Amino acid sequence: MSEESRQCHCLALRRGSRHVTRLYDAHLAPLGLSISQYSLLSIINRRPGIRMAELGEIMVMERTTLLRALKPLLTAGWIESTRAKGEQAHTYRLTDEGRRVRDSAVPLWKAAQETLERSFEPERAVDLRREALALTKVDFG
Amino acid sequence: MSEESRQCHCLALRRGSRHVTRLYDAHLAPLGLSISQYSLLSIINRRPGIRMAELGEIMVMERTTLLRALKPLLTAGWIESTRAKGEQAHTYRLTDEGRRVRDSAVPLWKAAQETLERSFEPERAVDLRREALALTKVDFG
DNA sequence: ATTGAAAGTGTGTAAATACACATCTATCCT
DNA sequence: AGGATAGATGTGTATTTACACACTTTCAAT
Repeated sequence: MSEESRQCHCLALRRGSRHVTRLYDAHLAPLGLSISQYSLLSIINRRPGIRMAELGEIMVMERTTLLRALKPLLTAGWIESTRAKGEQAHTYRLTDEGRRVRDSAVPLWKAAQETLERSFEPERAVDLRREALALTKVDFG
Repeated sequence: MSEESRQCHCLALRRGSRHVTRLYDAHLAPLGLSISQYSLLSIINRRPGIRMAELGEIMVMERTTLLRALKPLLTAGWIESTRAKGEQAHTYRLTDEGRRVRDSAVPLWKAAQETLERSFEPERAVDLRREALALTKVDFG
């Protein structure tokens, strides 16, 4: 690897991100869920009535990306969107079925999380998560 | 955000990864390069004659993903692939033009890298990179 | 020589991602 | 009321990513 690429913060994060995504996706695969979908269900579960713009900020995802990521969840009947009279923004919440799916996915998520912590050391994992989250909050201008 | 999603190592890494990807992509955009492509050019530059399998390991990328990621670089004439008689694997190297493109991209990459370090604190950035790289080396089984 | 395993390459399909552009909706100002 | 504006949604297009599957090539063993 070149000096630059070896030192590239971005490449390091992307590699790490791909690596752990594979781990979590593999654990969630039996339910036909990706970690991306699991994250969406979890966030919406915690904040029923959330708007897309907020979801986008939390996920650090483009609005349009989100729009298409939510579509299969809507189609599957796991989430529903409503818009109150006089409101512009749609709001999203889990359906009963969506809650069931998410609940059944939690143990699989937990297994992935524990595998990561066991393999990497719990403290390092927590530190890495904290720093990655902090980085997300940084405004590059 | 739900307790789970707030604590999810994977989501944190993915968010961080998306956030910094935007930063680097924005800096490289004037050259029509993505950080992914820049990384590929840099790695191939450093290790001329590299095989796809090795590239995949370094990038933590699926072979088929890599195959399609390399295609535009081949089309653009920035890299070339050859296969020696009696060898199964193609090997990749930069063309002169590819080297030129990469060289001209280095300052843009550096600007992104420096912006990140300035915004996040150089030490934290380096630590985060080191931990993300270490994580990549972990075998989850 | 044949075949069979291992290594490598390529394609179909689909999801995740984002930018540019267009459209729709609510509200505010006059 | 009518138009301007800001906020929100949706579409076209393209890249990135990966899984499943199929094909090809090399080489070793019989």
